[in-house]
Amino acid sequence: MSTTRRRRPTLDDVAEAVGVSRATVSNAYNRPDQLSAHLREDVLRAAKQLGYTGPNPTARSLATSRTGAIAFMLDASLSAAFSDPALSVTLDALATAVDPDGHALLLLPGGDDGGPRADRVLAAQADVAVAYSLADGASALTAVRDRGLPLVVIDQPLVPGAARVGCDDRGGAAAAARHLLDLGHRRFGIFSAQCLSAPRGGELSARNAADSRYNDTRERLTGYLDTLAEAGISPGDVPIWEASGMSVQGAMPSAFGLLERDPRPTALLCMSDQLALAAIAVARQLGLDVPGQLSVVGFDDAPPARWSEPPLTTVRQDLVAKGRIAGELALQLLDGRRAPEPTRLPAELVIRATTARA
Amino acid sequence: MSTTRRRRPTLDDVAEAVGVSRATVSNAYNRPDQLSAHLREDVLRAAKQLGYTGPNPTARSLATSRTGAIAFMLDASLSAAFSDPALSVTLDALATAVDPDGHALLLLPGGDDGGPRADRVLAAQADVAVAYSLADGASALTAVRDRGLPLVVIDQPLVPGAARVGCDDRGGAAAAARHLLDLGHRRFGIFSAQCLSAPRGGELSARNAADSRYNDTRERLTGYLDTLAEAGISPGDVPIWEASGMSVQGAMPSAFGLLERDPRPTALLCMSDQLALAAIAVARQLGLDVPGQLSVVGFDDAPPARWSEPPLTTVRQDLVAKGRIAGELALQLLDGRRAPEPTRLPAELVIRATTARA
DNA sequence: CAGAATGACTGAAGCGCTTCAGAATGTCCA
DNA sequence: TGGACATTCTGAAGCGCTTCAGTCATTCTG
Repeated sequence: MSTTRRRRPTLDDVAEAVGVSRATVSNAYNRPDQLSAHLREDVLRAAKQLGYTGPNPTARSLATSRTGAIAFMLDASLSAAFSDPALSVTLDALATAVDPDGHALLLLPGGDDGGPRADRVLAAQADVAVAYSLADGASALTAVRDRGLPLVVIDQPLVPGAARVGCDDRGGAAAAARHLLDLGHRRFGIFSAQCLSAPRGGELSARNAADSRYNDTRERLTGYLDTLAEAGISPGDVPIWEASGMSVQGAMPSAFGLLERDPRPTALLCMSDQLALAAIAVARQLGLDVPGQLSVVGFDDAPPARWSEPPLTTVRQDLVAKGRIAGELALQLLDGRRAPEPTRLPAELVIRATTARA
Repeated sequence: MSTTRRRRPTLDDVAEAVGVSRATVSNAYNRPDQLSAHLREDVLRAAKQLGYTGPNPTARSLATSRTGAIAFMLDASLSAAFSDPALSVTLDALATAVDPDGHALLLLPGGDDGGPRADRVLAAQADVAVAYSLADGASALTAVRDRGLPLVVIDQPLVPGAARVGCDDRGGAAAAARHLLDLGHRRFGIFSAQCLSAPRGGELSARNAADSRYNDTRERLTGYLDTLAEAGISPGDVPIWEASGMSVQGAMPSAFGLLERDPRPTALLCMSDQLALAAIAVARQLGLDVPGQLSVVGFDDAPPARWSEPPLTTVRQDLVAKGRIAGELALQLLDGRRAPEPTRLPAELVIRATTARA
């Protein structure tokens, strides 16, 4: 129709074509009750004919100061983050919760300091930020505050003004430890999530582990060690190994280290299901029977826990609820409401087939 | 300092505070060479003092007509999509490729027609769209075209004007089938990815399967069936089952159906590693030895294939390269360059331990 | 039938930034 | 010493849209 590659039509073009004001065209899209149905049809028809696909999202955002996006901040690269199925479940629940309001997710992968780079956060087009288990002191958190963005944190210490959802990491960990104690185990090993130690992977002193910049790691560790201590097992006698990666494959090297210690632990407390599965895979390679010679407990109860071989004893947390609540909190903050009291979801032990008597 | 909750400072506020023009402050952030180092420092100091965190991303986008985001469109919900590890790997490679240019990823999950809803696409703040294995005819694709957004498609039929990267699905599938034929198998089963049939999951006629709206599904199917046909096995004699879900857990019910057929196939051609793992899990439950009584071949060679028990024979495609190339293509299109010729990555059989003589 | 109420549309002021064509000043070399 | 050039900064025109206070008819109401 047109002679050459023209610029995209704007609202003004449509207004001119129909012979109405720009405000009317805007209303045709945003407030149908503000004009007659007849005129609205004319407008929409003209728009279609001109190839106008609706208000430019960026211009609309500027005028409304709403982008319609939620920034989701991760502590690591996408492949690292998504190698944990718990994230997929949580993220999907969050997306589902905010979808009816038309919010999209802007993914901000982590850099080197346990969160996305500050400049990425400052440049992100989002109305609200959700932090998923970032390290304490990650610069992304400062950037969010400086920008004045509402913030929801998941599994992190409470930030002033932010909304929070998390689970009872400490209680869940304690339950796992108690279960193994009840089965008569006395030689334990703890397979820890990453702590941002350097170099990563390998044995950790209890002190280093307690200084982890990740809140959930600290909490779970405390739950394990306190419970063992109550049973007379000194923290110094419990080897703690930091995972070399959070995927099954990535964690296997460090699982080897933990299982080749002498004396070998008879029971492993793992800070995620993936770590537990890695430990089981390594045990198999070493010819160890699970749970005959080694008991293993995971954490999260993500989908793979149920169909692993053998099915994994683990600490269940409601990942769907966690994501959904985070999404609802984000919407509330967007609505201008204040952050409610933090939500702490329960964590309960699910006994399957990877634990047995010592 | 200020008496009340003030509006956020703008570039003008900083300009006024320093006593320079707005353009100068803008230059301080975007073109440091346009002003003296001394003045620039003054500006930045004043900005910090006022709590100005840099140019408002939305306003900047409007002025530059660049959002700095890439829309990543999926055919399904996030949890469904991410239950396939191949996606994580590809997405991460893409993110890594575009990260140096500061691009973020806007995730658009799928709705009901094999892609994101059109209105979500029209409202998305992104400069370029990447379609990851959407169904043919998904309305999201039309929306992208109408908006005039540059498009990169992954594993899909070529769209005019779009850039494309994919793998040799047909050749890879053919290699898998040939391998099993060479091992002497004659009774096959095909475990297919979803085809958007209704109801989903269960046996599919060859004709229905060939009509799948997913390009990679069609290609792989053709690769399997043509190769078997060359060996004298009629397509009509090969049961095709559509997976009830793409995660291991989700696919297990339909795997049951496929493995309980009489006569039972001795070899399974699976359109993804996850489907293969689901089939193996079900075989185990049925007391079938893999590969003793059942040979299984996957597709993708995603990370879990390597450490599954037993390690999975599968068709390897370079997922990292796929993601990286998609990212590079996106950047090229952003740069105004034309879409180059489509890239077809090789797919080669990796023989591990889930296949054996019939 | 005057006045109030309703419905349909418009004018214009922003939203906060980038950018480009100058203006103003200073520097350099012939 | 005077014109050519750099260097540094500014004015103003957008980018495309939303929204609010009106304006102008038309329809109720008592």
